[in-house]
Amino acid sequence: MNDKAERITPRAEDYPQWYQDVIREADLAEPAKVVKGCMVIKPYGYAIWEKIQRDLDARFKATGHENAYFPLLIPQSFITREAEHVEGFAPELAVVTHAGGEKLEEPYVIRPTSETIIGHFFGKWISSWRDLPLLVNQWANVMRWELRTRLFLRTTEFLWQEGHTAHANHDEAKAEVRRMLDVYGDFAEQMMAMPVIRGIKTSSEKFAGALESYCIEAFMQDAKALQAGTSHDLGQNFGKAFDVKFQTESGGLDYVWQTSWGVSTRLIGGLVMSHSDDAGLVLPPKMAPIHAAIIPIYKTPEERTRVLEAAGRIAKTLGAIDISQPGSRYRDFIEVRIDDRDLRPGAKFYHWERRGVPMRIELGPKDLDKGQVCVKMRVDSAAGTGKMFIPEAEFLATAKARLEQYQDELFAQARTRMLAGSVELDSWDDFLAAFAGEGSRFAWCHWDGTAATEAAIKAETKATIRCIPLPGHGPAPSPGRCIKSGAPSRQRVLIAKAY
RNA sequence: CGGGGCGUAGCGCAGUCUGGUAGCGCGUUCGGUUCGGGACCGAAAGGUCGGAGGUUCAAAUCCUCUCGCCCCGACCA
Repeated sequence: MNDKAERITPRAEDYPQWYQDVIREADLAEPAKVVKGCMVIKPYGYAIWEKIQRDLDARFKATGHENAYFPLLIPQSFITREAEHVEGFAPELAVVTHAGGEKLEEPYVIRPTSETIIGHFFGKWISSWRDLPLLVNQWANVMRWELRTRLFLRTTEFLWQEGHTAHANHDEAKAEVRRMLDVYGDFAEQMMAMPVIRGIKTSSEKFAGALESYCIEAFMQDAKALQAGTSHDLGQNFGKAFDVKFQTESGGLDYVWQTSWGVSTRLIGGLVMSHSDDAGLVLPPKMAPIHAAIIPIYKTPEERTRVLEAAGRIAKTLGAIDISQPGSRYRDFIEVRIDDRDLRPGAKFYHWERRGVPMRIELGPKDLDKGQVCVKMRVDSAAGTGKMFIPEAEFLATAKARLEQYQDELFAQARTRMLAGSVELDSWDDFLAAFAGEGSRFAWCHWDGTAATEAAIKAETKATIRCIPLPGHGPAPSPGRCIKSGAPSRQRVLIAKAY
């Protein structure tokens, strides 16, 4: 192993390397190597995914959705039925041509997303307006043969959830699209403490086969944007492609209006880049698999026994404290680990620190004599700064509040960073300066609404229009002139380099 | 698919030019001493040198072929 100073490259030195270092040191995942572009999500990283799943799943159920599962393999002909869909996904498909030792009559593609096969089954299940709305979600893996991969942010295979719904009319479908976008936005902000901009994709960035794509865009510490979730209005495109017709209430016949929406393990990458620092991972308590690590300090066997006994008592009390989200459909308790490994305390401090555990408790003979505990929050904040010596009873009574405060503090900090990285630009020279080299910003600029201008901006700067903000999610609309063409524009759009 | 680089112990590398039968650091295992911010001492385990063929008394090293990986350019949750 290298010197400790080299374990995690400082952000300022090499941001992408820092990102990889944090993931490695926190033991979240590693590149699979033997399978190109794929990763192994290690137990600690998977525990975060499970927290994401548990909370989102409860939110989906609360909005009336049910889970189902569709096949991994999709007949190749399905993909080609929706013109834009084929065009969008064809380059990144993995195809199964042989099975059982024989060449297949019709190859299967490994799902890059499931609109087509779900469309097929919706067609079989829906015949009447009484069958609508149909609201299903699937937790699954998908595969997209990416050219360049990065842990969590873009891998060939990834885990996600895809919601698919069918409705009797466009208004209802549109409402669903917005409802689920808000579910994602609320989850990102409340649970992940990751502020997001909600908006609509431009036509060149929208999902292949959708009428409109909505998204939440998150601000990473290098001022690049991360598309953290999408919600699509599919119109009747897939309904028509898969002949999903129903008899309307008035006796007519119509194609269903569909939506789809998803978030993936990419969220974990967003979590890493929202809060972590040069010492490693930082996790908001609501996403942390472990909330507190107790480090026993002792010299003699007698002290060890005494300290571990006290640690066990404290862990038990903490572990019974309910820290569930108000209104949540499941319970969450403070998760504690007592680190009694045969290592020096300092090594343990670093161990839990780089895993982002929000709270560290040092417990030694001196503390026991004084009836106190030594507490250190992973990131100094209003919830605590530096090593704090707190009477045990007081600590136990305030632990929950400290975690809540810490969660709020991380969100506030992330929002402050996003605001600091956001800027309204009105001159092309300023724009070029903002995106020079590896530079990025959350740049709010006027745009003339044409694909040609959008492409020109991208070609010159690598920055792209991330979204047209929804009301209240960007600068208030006001007329201006396009940053590139000078043509009139009604409102500013979000432009940034993206992951 | 173009341009650049690399395959030697679990990880990071040296050795290759000038052939002589493999070494260093970290990690791992065992024993002991340590323990309020990354401990130390002692012992030990661990390698078909990416693969195949060739030259040679002798190949990690030279030659030929081959496989794989990484980085940079064209797609993307």
